[in-house]
Amino acid sequence: MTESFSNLIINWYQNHKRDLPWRNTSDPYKIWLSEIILQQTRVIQGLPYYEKFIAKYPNVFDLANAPEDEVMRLWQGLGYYSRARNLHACAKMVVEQFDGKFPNTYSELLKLKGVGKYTAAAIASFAFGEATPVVDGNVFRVLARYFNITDDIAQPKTFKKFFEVSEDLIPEKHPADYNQAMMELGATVCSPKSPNCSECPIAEGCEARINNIQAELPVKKKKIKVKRRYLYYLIWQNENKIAMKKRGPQDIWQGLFDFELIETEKALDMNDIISKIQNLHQDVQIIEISDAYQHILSHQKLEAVFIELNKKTDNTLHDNDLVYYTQDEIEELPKPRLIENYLSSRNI
DNA sequence: AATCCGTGGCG
DNA sequence: TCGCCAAGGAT
Repeated sequence: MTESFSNLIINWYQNHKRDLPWRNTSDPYKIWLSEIILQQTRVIQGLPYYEKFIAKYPNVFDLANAPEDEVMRLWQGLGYYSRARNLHACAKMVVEQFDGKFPNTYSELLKLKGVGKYTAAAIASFAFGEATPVVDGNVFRVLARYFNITDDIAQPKTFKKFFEVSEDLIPEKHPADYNQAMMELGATVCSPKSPNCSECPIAEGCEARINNIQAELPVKKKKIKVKRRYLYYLIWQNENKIAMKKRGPQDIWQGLFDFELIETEKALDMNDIISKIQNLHQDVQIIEISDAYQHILSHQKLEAVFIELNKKTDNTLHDNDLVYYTQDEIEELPKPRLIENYLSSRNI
């Protein structure tokens, strides 16, 4: 039974797999890079970033030797920026501790920064042929439906159950193809909404399809709570330069650049904003106030207003972390999408 | 264990 | 408009 399961999906995979650049290599560096990029990210979104990184950093030494801001800038727009910081740190680890060669086992790969259970299994199987199963969102969905497993996948302990089920399914002979096949099936056929069961190689034995309960599986109880935040950006200008600030830890966009920020939990009207600014800074000249920009994140809904201003008599910055940059310099800084959107709308 | 971290697409 | 989801990991 388990043999036919893995045989069926591997055979299906051979005939239906997409031609993706990281599938035409056994270079651990390229496989690792692709897996970091693809964490919580669709192939269609990550593909151009993979191409950019490979072109700029053909091997792990090139990446390790790059400045961190340059790596962050190349990652700009992809989100979850801790991945980029860990990517860089990991490249340095591999160069300094392992002479530029990636570890070749699941347990050793797990020690690398930014490499968790999924990514370690992916690299171990794809690059080194180790028979360790990947358990990602696709695998949760395919197995939950096929075996009608109703455990809550939002609970960390459920991972162990799916990992053990997978260990019984993964063939020692073709672990890489099995892992790829499970994810490809989940990504292209066994989709979250309205799965394409007519094209599924394992539809016959699938309990969810037999009982027509595909939409109820996998079970995920945790709901996302959205927090609203209101951002009022103060944009100091001095001749052709603009003051920007690198964002610190424990919040969104760590390591990226934005402007001086006044944040509130409730929306302010125009007069509130102006009086708030005038309380903080005497001697201020407001040049322009933008419309509100809506910016949706996974767990947050942001509303941002951009306020361009000058000091009437003195352009010294009160905040040591604020630095004036020219337009050319700003283009090279890594910035959140929200800031990028504002800057591009402003330059017209 | 529960929460946080982006951006984009879909129904 | 809104909730959900995507080749997860760190804390």
